[in-house]
Amino acid sequence: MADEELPENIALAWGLRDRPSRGPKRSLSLEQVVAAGIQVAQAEGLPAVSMSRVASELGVSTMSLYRYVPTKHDLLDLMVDTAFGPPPQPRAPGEGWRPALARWGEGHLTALRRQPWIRHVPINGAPINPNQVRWLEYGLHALRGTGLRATERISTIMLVNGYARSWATLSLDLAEAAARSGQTPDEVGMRYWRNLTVVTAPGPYPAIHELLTETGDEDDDEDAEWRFGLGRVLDGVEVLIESRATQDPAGR
Amino acid sequence: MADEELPENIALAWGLRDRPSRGPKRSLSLEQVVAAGIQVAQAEGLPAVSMSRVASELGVSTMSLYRYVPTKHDLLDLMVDTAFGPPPQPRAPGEGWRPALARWGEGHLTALRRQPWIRHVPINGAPINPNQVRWLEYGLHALRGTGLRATERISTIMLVNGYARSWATLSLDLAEAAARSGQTPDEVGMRYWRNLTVVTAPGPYPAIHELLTETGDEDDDEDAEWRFGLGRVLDGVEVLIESRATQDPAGR
DNA sequence: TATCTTCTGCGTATGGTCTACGCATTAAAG
DNA sequence: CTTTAATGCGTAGACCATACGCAGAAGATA
Repeated sequence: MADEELPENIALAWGLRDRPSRGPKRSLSLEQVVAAGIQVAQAEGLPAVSMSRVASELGVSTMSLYRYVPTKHDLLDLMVDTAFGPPPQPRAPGEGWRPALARWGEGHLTALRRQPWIRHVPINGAPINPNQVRWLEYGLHALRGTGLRATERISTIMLVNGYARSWATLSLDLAEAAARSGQTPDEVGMRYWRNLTVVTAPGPYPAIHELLTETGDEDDDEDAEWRFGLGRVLDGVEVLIESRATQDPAGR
Repeated sequence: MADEELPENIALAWGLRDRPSRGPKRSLSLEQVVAAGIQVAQAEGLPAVSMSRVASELGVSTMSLYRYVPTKHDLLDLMVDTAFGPPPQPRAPGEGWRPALARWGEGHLTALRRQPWIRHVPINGAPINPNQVRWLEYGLHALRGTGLRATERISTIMLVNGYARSWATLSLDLAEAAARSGQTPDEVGMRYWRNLTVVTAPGPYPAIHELLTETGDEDDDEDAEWRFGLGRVLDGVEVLIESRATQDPAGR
């Protein structure tokens, strides 16, 4: 196997570890450690995930964990990859790129909503862990045959990915701030607008005041804003794809 | 002044603090504390910003800082707001929404590039600090008279903001990973593709392999991908604005 | 002027964090 | 049976944020 050359991180995540056959049996598996970390994060939030907390969850000592994971950050990366899980149903044979890519974006949102702590794990670099690679495959697959070039396909899925992540972060932050203060998200939103009104009162902020006086006829649908942004992104992609199709049908 | 009702955070950021006229003179100002924090973050990265590090930078004791700032996170918020600085030149009278909004997005990227540590400060909630509010004003101003509704204007600038932030994060992470390993960003990119090739070799990843075999005719321009994504986003917004203009010229 | 009141800076202490190092034990390989 | 490597873990070091309380400074008040 060509698992040489690979950094320790990656080999670990893909299960390409050599036989540790000489010493005593390990009392745990990497999967158990990762699962315990996820459980703590899910139950008590990411700040509660310390090595000692995870270790006590498993009934072992703190330092034992370092026989399974080189560093805490590697554990977090593995937790994210496992918690994200595999991508949704891939693009069906007759399906267009747009619904497939929309489903991809929704999948990100769903995963982040189900495990809100994921958004607080700092991103290390380009996606290389197993599930991340599967999501990458899905996203690229959705854009096959659209006439977009390689760099354009990558940029497009990064665009959707970034939008889903930033929107999920914003809406979850709001919801958690609400829960923390024992109010509904609507109340927190109202309080924000009121605070904004107070601080912008003395200064020249015409566009903000215009916004504040436009009484929003509250859309009940929680996800209307999400779908709005996603629609704009996909519209922008569609403009490019269609212009390619008409100007240069061969896909270059 | 209507500075009652405002949370401590916000009052502090807007300089709406009451007269502390009774006791001894303070030996520092809030601005000095924030500036010292920024200096440490800029020179040694965000993890180096501890209360004791900032205090020693100022020649005072650790606990003295808590007379200026309620908690460390409030200090970080103030640091971000100060480091971001004011937005760029606002939309000129005859200027269209699109170049103005593009400049807004570029401004985000420039600010994040100049102070890369900003991206590691976790976002607390909706923008309420002075410079953040100025950026908000700018963004909304750029969309005045486009026929977009209030929620649509907000969603649009959140979209551009999220894109700029996520793209800056990704490109800076890559650059820092490169610097850390003493390689050029290109080398790190090559290494990533090679690692991806290795791990995807045994499995079924047709779209990724298609991507990997498409030899990218390397675009020299570093920001080509950034401008690609921004162009798609703005195209998507343009589609909506134009459809509004033709269907409903009155702006709803 | 003398006292009161409030605010300052800071010393101490608590309870946490990650992880480097080394040691005794275990179990498979030769 | 010996060799060898891997395991779990105890100890310790170097940090971290911040709660609490105290001595002293200086404006407000009598």
